[in-house]
Amino acid sequence: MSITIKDLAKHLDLSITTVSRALDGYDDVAEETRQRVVKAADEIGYIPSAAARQLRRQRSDAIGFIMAAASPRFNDPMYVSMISGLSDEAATRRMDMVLSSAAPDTEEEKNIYRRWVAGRRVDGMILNRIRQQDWRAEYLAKYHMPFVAVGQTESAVEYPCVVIENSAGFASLVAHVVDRGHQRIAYVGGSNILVSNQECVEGYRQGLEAAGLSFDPDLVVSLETTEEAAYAAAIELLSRPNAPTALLCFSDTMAIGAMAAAKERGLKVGKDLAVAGYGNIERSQYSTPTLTTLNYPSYEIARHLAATLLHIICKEPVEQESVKFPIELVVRESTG
Amino acid sequence: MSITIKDLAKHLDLSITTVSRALDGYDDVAEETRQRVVKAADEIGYIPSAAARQLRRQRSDAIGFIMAAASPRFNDPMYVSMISGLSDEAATRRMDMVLSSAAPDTEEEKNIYRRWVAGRRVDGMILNRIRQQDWRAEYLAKYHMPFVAVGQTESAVEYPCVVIENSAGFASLVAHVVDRGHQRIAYVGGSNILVSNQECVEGYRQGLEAAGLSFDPDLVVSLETTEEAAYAAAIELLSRPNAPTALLCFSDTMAIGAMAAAKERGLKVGKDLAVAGYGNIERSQYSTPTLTTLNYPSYEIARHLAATLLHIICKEPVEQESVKFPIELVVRESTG
DNA sequence: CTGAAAGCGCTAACAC
DNA sequence: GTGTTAGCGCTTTCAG
Repeated sequence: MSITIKDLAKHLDLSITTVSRALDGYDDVAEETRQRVVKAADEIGYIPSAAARQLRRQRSDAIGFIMAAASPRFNDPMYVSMISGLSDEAATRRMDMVLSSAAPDTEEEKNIYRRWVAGRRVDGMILNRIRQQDWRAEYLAKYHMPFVAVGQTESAVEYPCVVIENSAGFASLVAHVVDRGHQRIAYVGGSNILVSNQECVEGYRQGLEAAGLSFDPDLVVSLETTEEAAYAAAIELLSRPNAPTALLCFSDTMAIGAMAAAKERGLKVGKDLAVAGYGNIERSQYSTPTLTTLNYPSYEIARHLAATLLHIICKEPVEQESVKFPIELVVRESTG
Repeated sequence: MSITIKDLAKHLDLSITTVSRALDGYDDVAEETRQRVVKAADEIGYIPSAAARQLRRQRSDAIGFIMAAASPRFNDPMYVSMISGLSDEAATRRMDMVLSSAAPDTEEEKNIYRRWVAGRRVDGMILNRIRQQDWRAEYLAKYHMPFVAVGQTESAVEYPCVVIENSAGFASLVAHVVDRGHQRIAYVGGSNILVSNQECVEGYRQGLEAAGLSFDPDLVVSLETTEEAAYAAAIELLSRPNAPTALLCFSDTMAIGAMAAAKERGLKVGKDLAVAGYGNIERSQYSTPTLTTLNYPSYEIARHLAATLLHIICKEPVEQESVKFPIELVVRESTG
C-alpha cells in the first residue's frame, strides 16, 4: 500500500526503532544518523500512518466539534468563524479537527458522541450552546474525555470554559434603548434550555431594574432561534393593545425577522420601533436599517477554546479555568 | 484504558473472533450468539477503537475538506452550507469529516495534504475553487487518493466533478442588464487562477456577443475575491470618462463592495448603475438595495459531491462522472 | 458455527 | 547509539 517505516528502515539499512526515534527528534540518536534519516524520509515521501500511531500512542491528534443543526441545509453563519478559529488553533499543533452536525438532544447527536468518545476518535471536544442540563458535559466527564465549552451548565461537572458576558451585554442594550426614550421593552428570546438565553433574560431584567422599569413576564418570549419564529412572535407582540416599542432579540437572525414583522405592521424601525440583535453577524451591517447589536467575537472565542483544550490534552498547565469575554454594544440605525 | 473487544469477549466467554463477527453482522455466527453479543456490547458500552479498526482495515472512514482561507478570521459564509452538506452526507454512512483551512498554494496547504494523504488520515478528499493548474488534483491522483471537485482543471488528471454552469449564468446576467438598457457592462472578476472565474469571463463575453455588443478587455478586471478589492476597483472603473453603467461581480461579497463604491461616487444603484453578484448568500437579500445575483446551491452541491466520493471509496458504481448544476438568475433591486 | 493465530504500522521498554 | 521485542485493538484467513 503506502510506504511504511519498514521500507524506510530497509532503504537506510537501519532498524525501524532508530528511524522512528530519529524522526521524532529523540536525542539518543547520532546527529549524523538523524540527518540521514530525515533526508531519506523527505526524499522517499515517508509520513507515519495516522492509524498505527494513534493505536500505539492512544491519541488521535484530533479535536471534535459538532454544529447544532437548525434545519437541514441551514446553519448559523457564525459557525464559519468558529470553525476557522478552532482549526487554525489546532493546526498550530499539527492536530486536526473532526466535524459533524446534528440537531441538539437527538439520538443522532448521541451516536456521534459514542463513536468519537468510546471509539477514541478525538482527544477532546468543544461544546457550544451549552444547555441547562447538558448530558454532553456529563457524558464526556464520565468517559474522561477532555472538553471545553462556551458557558457553564448547571450540572455538577466542572470544566474550563469561556464565560460570555451575556447579562452585562443585554443590560447595556436595555440602557441604550431606555436612553433613546423607550419604556415598553420586550425580549424576544431563544430556547430556555440554553444557558445563554437565561443569562440574556437576566441581563434584560437587570437593565430594566437599573432604569427603574418593572419587569413584565408578558414581554418575554422564548422561541426557536430562527428568523421565522421571531417574525411570528413580533407580529403578535406588535398587535397587542399596549405594544412594546423596543424588541431586543436573542440573535441577529431573529432581529431581522422582527424587523420584517415591523415593516409588515407598517412601523418604521429606528423611528416607531427599536430593534436590536445579538451576534454582529455580517448581515447585521447590511440590513435595512442597519442593526444595532451586541458583538460576539466568535473567531477569538474559538481560538481561545481550542488553545485551552490543547493545553489540557497535552497536560500543560491551563492559565485560567474560565476566561470572560466582554460583549460590546454596536449601535446602528435600528435603534434610532 | 477504554473497554476493548477483549473485555467483551471475556465477559461473554467467547473468542474475540466471534464477537467481532457477530458485531459486524456476519452470517456465519449463530443467531442466538449474535443477539447475546449485541446485547452485551450495548450494555457494556463497547465501541470498537477507531484507530485499531483503521489500521487493520486500511480505511479511515473519514473524508477531508480544506477551506480556502482568505484572511485569518474571515472565510466565505458559503462554507457553512458546504460543510453541512458534506458532513450530513458522510453521516449517512457513519463516516466523519476532517476539516482544516489553509491559504491556497501555500506550504501550509501542502503540509495538510501530506499529513492526510500519505498518513492515510482520510479515505478521500473534496476540492473546491479548482485552479487552472491544480497541484492538488495531480497530487491526489499520484497517491491514488479518491477525490471529487467543483469544476474541472486543465491538467491531464481525470476525476469526477460537478460542473457549475458559470458561463450560462453570466451570459444570462449580461442578457438581463442589457434588457434593462445597459450597454457598457464591466466584469469585476476574481483571480484568473480560478477556473470558475475564467468560465464567468467566457459567459460574460458570450452574453455581450449575443447582445451584439463588443468585448472590451478594459472592462474586465481580475482581483482578489474580497469586498475591499472590489470596492477599490469599482471606484476606479466609475471614475473613468466613459464609465460602465453595469458591474457584474464574481461574488456577492464583491458586489457589496462595488455598491459601497457607487454610493461613495454618488451613484444610485438600481437607477444610475446596475450591480450584480454571484452566490446568493444570505446578505445579498438584505443589502440596500437588495442584490441581483446568481444562485449557487452550495448545500446540494456538497451533498452530491460527498455522495459521489463515498461511492468511489466504497467501490460502488458512480452514476455519472460529472453532473451539471444549473445556476439561476435571481433578480432583485440592484439592477433596477 | 467457533477459535487460534497472524499481522496492520507504529512506539517504547529493555537489552546490548 | 542502535537493535530486538512486545504489544496497541482490531479483522481476517485458516483450521477444526
